[in-house]
Amino acid sequence: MSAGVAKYRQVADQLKADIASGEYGPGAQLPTEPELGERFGVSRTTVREAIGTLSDEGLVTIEHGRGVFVTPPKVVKRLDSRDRLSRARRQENKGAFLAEADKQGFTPSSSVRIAFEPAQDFGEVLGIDPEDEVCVRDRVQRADGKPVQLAVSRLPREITRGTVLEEVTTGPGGAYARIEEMGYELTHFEEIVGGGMATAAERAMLGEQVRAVLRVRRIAYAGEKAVEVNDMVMPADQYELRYSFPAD
Amino acid sequence: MSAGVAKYRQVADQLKADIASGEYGPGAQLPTEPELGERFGVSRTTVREAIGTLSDEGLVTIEHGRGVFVTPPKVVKRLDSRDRLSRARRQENKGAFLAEADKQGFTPSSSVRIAFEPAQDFGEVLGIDPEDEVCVRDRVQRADGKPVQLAVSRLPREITRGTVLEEVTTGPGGAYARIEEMGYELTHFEEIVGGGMATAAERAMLGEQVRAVLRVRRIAYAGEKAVEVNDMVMPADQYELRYSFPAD
DNA sequence: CGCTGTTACTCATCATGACGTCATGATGAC
DNA sequence: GTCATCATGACGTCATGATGAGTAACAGCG
Repeated sequence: MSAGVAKYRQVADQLKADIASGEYGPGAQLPTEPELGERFGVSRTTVREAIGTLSDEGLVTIEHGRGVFVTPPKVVKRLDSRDRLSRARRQENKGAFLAEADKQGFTPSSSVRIAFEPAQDFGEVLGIDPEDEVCVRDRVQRADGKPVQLAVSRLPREITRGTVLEEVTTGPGGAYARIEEMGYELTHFEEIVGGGMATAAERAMLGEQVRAVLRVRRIAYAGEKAVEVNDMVMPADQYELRYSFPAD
Repeated sequence: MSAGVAKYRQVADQLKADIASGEYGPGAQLPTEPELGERFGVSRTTVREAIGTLSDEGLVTIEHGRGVFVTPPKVVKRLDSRDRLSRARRQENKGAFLAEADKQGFTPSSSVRIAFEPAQDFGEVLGIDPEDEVCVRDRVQRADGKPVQLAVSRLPREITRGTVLEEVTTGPGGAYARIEEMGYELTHFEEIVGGGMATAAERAMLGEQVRAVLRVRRIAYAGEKAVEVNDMVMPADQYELRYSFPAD
């Protein structure tokens, strides 16, 4: 080979170039591992290492027993948090996820699991005692049937007790609309964005091919009081989060 | 071995358990690859695969020529974008990165590469012709000598021409302070947050052990005019980005 | 027609062996 | 004392070869 570059890297780079050039289009199957070894004059070990790096980078998807395929470009969901959570949206009778589905044109669905637990560590952020109960709304949100987001909301039980917030369906406008009807006028949101590798459990929910995820914690405030903490997990390559803020 | 579980996974799980139990504490060196192969009765190939998964998950850090070490818990850098980019901070003579270093108590350093190119795709976001030149400020920012962030700023050449913005050192208050002195009063910022796996090039800059990264594009506006687009890449597990916005 | 077993082809796992590159400490020349 | 050199041992790369497991197409049977 050429310079002092590792062969598997040269192979990976060549395959990358071939994909970029359209030699292998979206969804196309790459030659088999032995074929690639033949073409590049390297062993199957080396080919697998090269393909492994491409898979890590999300460029290709490996399917056991079928082959290696060029990953089709993801439909990126652009979330403008401020617009999405606006009161106007709520008054259109849409929750945040439904509003987004409407805007981006996919069919939304979700499953919800309700539970009640002591607040524990979440007591601090919610400003309640760790022993106090919270209502946990654990949901899986799907676009056209495919899971695209995990979200776990926790609300102080003192707010939700006996309300529709402890039901599976929160009704028109979503949970935030209900909270406001309960007299807690939402004033602002805080979102804390992090990321990392998907855990095994998260991959089981979102799909085994998911690698990097974005983790967003949203805290909804009514004045100084936090009324909800919502921890969301989403595949990193499928989302863009947009924020605006003044310069002063 | 026991069930129909892959050996490398059994080895990985055992090592995970050993780390969790404190058998190997933070920063401790694991036995060498041949030693682990001996202990588990598997080949070095299998040991390497096991260690590779642990490395993927960020549990251990592999250092060429030295050994495999349990990754110490990382210090998370919390970035409150609004505060960090405030005019008050600029008037304290600190750029965004310097302000953060000051706040979090690390020693900052950075290297800068300046270039001039046609705007191309960036013309759209900057509101200029794709043929127009932009000033590209490509920087690597370090905390205590370790690279922690890549940032590539692009500014229309019409703004930067003949100014200190085309120099390596932008002076007190950072680039944004200079832009404002030039008569472009910054009104607001937009940040678009995404994520994914680090590319090979990014790993070469940020460290080979980096897996998931956050990608943030910040656009600085003076009124309706975009004066800078700044693409940043940072290791996902070392950062938390915090945003606040009103509910109405 | 529908189901099933076969079969060929794919990737997954694992062993063995070789050599390259890097980090580190010891050694010895200066 | 300082610094270049070398030996050692760590991980990095690569080849070869074998076996396991998942997929899909198809022939054959009921």
